[in-house]
Amino acid sequence: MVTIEDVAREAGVSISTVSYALSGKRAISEETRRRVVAAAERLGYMPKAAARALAGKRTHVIAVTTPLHADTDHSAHMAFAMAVTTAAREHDFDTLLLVQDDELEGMRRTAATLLADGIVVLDVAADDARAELARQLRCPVVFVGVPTDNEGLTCIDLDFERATEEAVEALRTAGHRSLALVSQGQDVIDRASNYPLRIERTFVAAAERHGLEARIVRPRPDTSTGVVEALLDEHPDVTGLVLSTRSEVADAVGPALERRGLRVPEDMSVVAVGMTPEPGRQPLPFDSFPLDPQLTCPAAVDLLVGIIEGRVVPGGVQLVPPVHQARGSVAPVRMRDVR
Amino acid sequence: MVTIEDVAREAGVSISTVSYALSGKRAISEETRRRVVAAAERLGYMPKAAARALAGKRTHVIAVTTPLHADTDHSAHMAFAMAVTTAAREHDFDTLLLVQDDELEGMRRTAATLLADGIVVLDVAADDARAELARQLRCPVVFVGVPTDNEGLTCIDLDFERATEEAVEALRTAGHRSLALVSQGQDVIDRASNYPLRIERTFVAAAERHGLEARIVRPRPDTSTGVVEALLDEHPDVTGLVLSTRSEVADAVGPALERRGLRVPEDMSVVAVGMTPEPGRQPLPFDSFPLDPQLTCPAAVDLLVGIIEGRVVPGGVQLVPPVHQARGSVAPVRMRDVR
DNA sequence: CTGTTAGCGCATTCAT
DNA sequence: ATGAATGCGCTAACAG
Repeated sequence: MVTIEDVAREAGVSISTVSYALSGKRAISEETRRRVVAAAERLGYMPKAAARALAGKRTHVIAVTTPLHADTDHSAHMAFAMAVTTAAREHDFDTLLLVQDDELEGMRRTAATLLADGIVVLDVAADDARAELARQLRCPVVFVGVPTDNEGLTCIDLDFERATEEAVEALRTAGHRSLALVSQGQDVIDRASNYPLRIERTFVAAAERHGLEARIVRPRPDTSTGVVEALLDEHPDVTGLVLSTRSEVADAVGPALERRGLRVPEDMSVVAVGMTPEPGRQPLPFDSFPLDPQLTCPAAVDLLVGIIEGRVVPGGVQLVPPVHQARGSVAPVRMRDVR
Repeated sequence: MVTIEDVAREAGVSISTVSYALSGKRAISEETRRRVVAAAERLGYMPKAAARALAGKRTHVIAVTTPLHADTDHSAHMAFAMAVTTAAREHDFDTLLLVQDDELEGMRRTAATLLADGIVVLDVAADDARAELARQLRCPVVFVGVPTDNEGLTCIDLDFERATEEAVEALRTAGHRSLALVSQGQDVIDRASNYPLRIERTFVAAAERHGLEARIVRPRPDTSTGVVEALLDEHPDVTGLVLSTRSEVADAVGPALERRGLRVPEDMSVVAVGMTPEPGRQPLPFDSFPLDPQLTCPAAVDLLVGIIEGRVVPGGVQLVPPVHQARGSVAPVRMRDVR
């Protein structure tokens, strides 16, 4: 195992010179720096993480907590965890995965043992126990998502309200007067991240403000299809659909419409809001304001690293503006539908 | 920050006594042990990871590598990563996530910096560069999956051959004489883990051995449905289906059959092989020999920890016997089909 | 610009 | 059964 001392000897300098030459934390003559780097390279030297952490009081590791309910969608979680990991590497940080049943214990442990320099909290629920815990820990914590009680916390999230409003606005502008929101199942609404609820509320409010008819349907936990069918049976006048639901349900929308002879966008305009694209699967063929991990996770890591390094003051909620991905699924309402 | 010294003082003993009392690595009188534990509890003491690792030459961390191709299925990957993480915690290990573009660099780095005590390699390809790397590293490595060149490596995987054979056998026993395997797309066959290929080969061999007709269809990358339709168009005599494909494709099988008026199992028997159940989604309504992370990951971690602790000798390929999950999707072939 | 040195917090070896 | 002392490999403060 090659240590800093080996490098120092090889380069003919002191170990502190090696340390500084490699970390760049103080000025070193170009000449010796080259020698040190060359020696390190030659010996294949890399500072041992534990020694570095002990002496430097920084582990260069961030932890990620993701609660995993039985019915949780792994795909989206992985996408977020990966986005964090990738972003962390940009800052030369590694990522520790905390996915035990008791997220709280994991967070406590990492903080107490100084396993990580900071924690990113994913899949935040409206009433998330990790919020209170984060306030108690000495450790920097950034939430990707906004708990209801976010006093004193640092949070970052997509601006779902704005995304929903823009979706409604897109449909309204196209002349649609009767809209429906395909939302999450009751179970998700009840306990998961609070954004589905925020979307529902915003949807209703926006529609009302513009004098549009608005309906909300929530698929039952066990059925992926059927929701849209039932909706169209009851309300054949609906011409604009907003999708913010499980991917299986969203996948079933196209076929369901097709089965009724309804084409998108001629007979039905569709916009997705807050749906996470799944790598490896075909993207939804609808206009979308996606909940893309890339929108929030890199920013969350930037924030966290900033706090760790003392460059950034913790606290505050940051909402990231939604991005519109057009896919041609919104068209002007047809005349005969307007009557 | 409370250190071991604080605990020693509080308990009125030396720091080595505290260390031993807490680690149990040498005999301590019950009396003092209690005092130490009480003191530690009172002060909320937890040994700092970095100090522990530096002095003890063990980080209590294992790293997990998962390559992430663009078309990779995140859901399954997450399930595996989580299974490893959960299993690791049972051994008091934490998990570091390595998911950079260059898995190799990540592995090298963790080994060189002693970031982790060992590495679990997931989503192993037939021709996996990590195999060669693993042989070079000093660091214990366990593969969940079997690279073609596994000389000197420690691998553990589901016994896909046996799973496939049992699937064919189940169909054969029920009287089916014309089978089809719905496999992966060409792209996956070409580069991903080698098990799809192993399944295909075993399928053909098993069918041949029993004098059954066997066909293989591979969905194209972009279509989820359509494969089964095409299959049934061309070969209406098929009465037994083996599924080992993307979950979207598998999901499309039921509806496709239904559309043709074919019922499961009356008109068509179906068995899934090597498909990973997705938590949060509805399980396939078919008999299955699943590729469940729980079958391999905990065992892989056990192995790895064993190697780390010197209890287990590295090397060798372990195949885990498949588990049959019955769901009533296999029935005796109907007479009129046999003719 | 470079070298010397004092810990970082703990596991462990050697005494007792 | 317990304590004292050593050092893991590195960073950073201090001294030139």
